Amino acid sequence: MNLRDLRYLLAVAEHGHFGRAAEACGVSQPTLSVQIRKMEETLGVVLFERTSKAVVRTTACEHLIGHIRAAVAETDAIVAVARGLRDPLAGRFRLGIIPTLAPYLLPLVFAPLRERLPALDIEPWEDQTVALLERLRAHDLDAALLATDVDGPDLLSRPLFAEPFLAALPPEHPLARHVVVTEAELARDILVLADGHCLRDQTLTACGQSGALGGALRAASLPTLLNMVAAGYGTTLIPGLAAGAAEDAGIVLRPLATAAGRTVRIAWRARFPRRAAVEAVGDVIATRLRGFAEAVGTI
Amino acid sequence: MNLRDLRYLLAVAEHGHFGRAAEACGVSQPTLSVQIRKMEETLGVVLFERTSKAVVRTTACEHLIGHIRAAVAETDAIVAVARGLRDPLAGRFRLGIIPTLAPYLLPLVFAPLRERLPALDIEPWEDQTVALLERLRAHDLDAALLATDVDGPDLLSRPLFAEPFLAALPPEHPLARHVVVTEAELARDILVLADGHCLRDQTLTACGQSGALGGALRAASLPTLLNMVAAGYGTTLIPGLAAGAAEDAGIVLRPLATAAGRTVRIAWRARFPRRAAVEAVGDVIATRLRGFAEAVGTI
DNA sequence: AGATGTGATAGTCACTGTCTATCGAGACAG
DNA sequence: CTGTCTCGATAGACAGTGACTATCACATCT
Repeated sequence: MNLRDLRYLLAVAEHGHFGRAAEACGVSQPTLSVQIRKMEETLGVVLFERTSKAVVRTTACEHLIGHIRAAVAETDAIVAVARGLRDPLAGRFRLGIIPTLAPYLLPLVFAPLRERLPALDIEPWEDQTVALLERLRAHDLDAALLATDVDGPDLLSRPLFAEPFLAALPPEHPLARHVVVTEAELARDILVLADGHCLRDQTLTACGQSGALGGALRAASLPTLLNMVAAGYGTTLIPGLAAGAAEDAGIVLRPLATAAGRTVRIAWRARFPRRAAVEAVGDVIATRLRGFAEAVGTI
Repeated sequence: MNLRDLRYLLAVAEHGHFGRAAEACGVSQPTLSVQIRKMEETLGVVLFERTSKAVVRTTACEHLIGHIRAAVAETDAIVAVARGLRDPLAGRFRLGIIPTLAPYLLPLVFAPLRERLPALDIEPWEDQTVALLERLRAHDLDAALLATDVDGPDLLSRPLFAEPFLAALPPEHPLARHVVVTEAELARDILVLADGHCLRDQTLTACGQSGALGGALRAASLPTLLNMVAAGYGTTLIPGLAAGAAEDAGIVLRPLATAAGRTVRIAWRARFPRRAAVEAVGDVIATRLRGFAEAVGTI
């Protein structure tokens, strides 16, 4: 059975006239005669009683026509919904973001994203890198904002902007009187985030391996880390976008001698069909953050 | 778009695997690949993200699949309902019956009809001949039980049984002492039904034209006519099936010299597709009334 | 009786859905 | 890291079928 035939049937039922129904369907009258007869044979039921005067539905047809209308309506709905989904820059877009980035980046990019991609319904999902990659591979995310590159050929990524690190110091810290701080100076009493945060590894890499870390004091989140620094527990590196929050917490920030930093990237599955949406989101973020690294350098 | 393709799509969505989905659909794997790709093109939406590991639905597919399931379910319902309607001896059967026949015939045939045609849901409709023919032609009835033949090539009919007339007399009427009554004797003070009843015309034909009729006393129904005869207003002819009712009313019945009577027929539209149902109903009635005319002759 | 209008039928053609055979990309084991 | 296996995509051939035009059969109306 065929959807086209169902439409033919509805047309004949509505017009009560093969010729006019055929015209309405844009086909010839014999086509309708043949197809409807064929349909009657497959269903095993006579659908119309034909006279030269009129074509009248049988009671069997009356019983069926509700389901026929419903079937045609549903397929119309399929096409209509698909038309609405056709735009890759529309619909739900699940975007993972690492915790050391989300609270500082999102306030900056929400407005431009809404302006430039009004039909894209972005659902942020905050989690650590490995969890994001897992969800990305499991199709639970459409893309993710990371500060590391991705592994494996099934994922692709693209750099969006460079985010310099800054030395974060308690106001009374000796280094606070320096204009520029070196990572080696910072390493002495550095604090880091808990396991799993990529910022932790990046901080350790920048400041050299340090078995001397205060093991008990690993902050679970960046705000906590900032509070610990402000309270004089030690120093740390913070990503540039967190500068405002750090200063609000009463922390002194200094540029690093080596201009260390991290690159924020957007990552997605290589086979993800809505790559246009990924690129568009990436474009908006990259544009918004253009020149950010240089601006941080002038702190 | 095609219903077959929708089923293919559901199969792939369910199995997450083109090969197994193809097997489930009874087609080859390339068929599914081609058809689903074609569908994606017509809908303008990518439905599946293919990996060598798995085939995962896109969010667009998730949005569509409800409608797709509904469309397929509705077409399945069409086939299922049609299967139930396929039997011409099942379903609603609207049967018109003339008023001078209905109350006396129906009690006789209801039980055998229900026994022999249990799936046929007979809806009786009582009205005069012309109204029945009108409704029959308007497809408001499937068949009609009449005491006249039908006119026009669009209707067919078949005789079911002969129904002799009987002379109906008040007990004190002079003719009541006769064993057999002639129509001419009866004509003197004959009463007839109101206009529109075929029995009226048949009575008048049998007893000859009579301008001498008591014009004011035209009974609207056969029970009324019987009451009038019983009350001594005059005589009449009654159809044989009404004999029991007439005797209950206290009327004397006598056979007619000429064995006049009428033939009860079943009529239907020539193009009516469920002729088998008409014939079956006719068979049951004819069988039930077999030998009835002879039995009436022995009153 | 001829004209008109209706659905049914016949014959032809092009499209398309399906098949088999094969390719190319990944995944996995030795 | 290379051979092997699995999976989906592709190519080419073929059959089925839906659509067309032309025509018929039948009924109605003038």
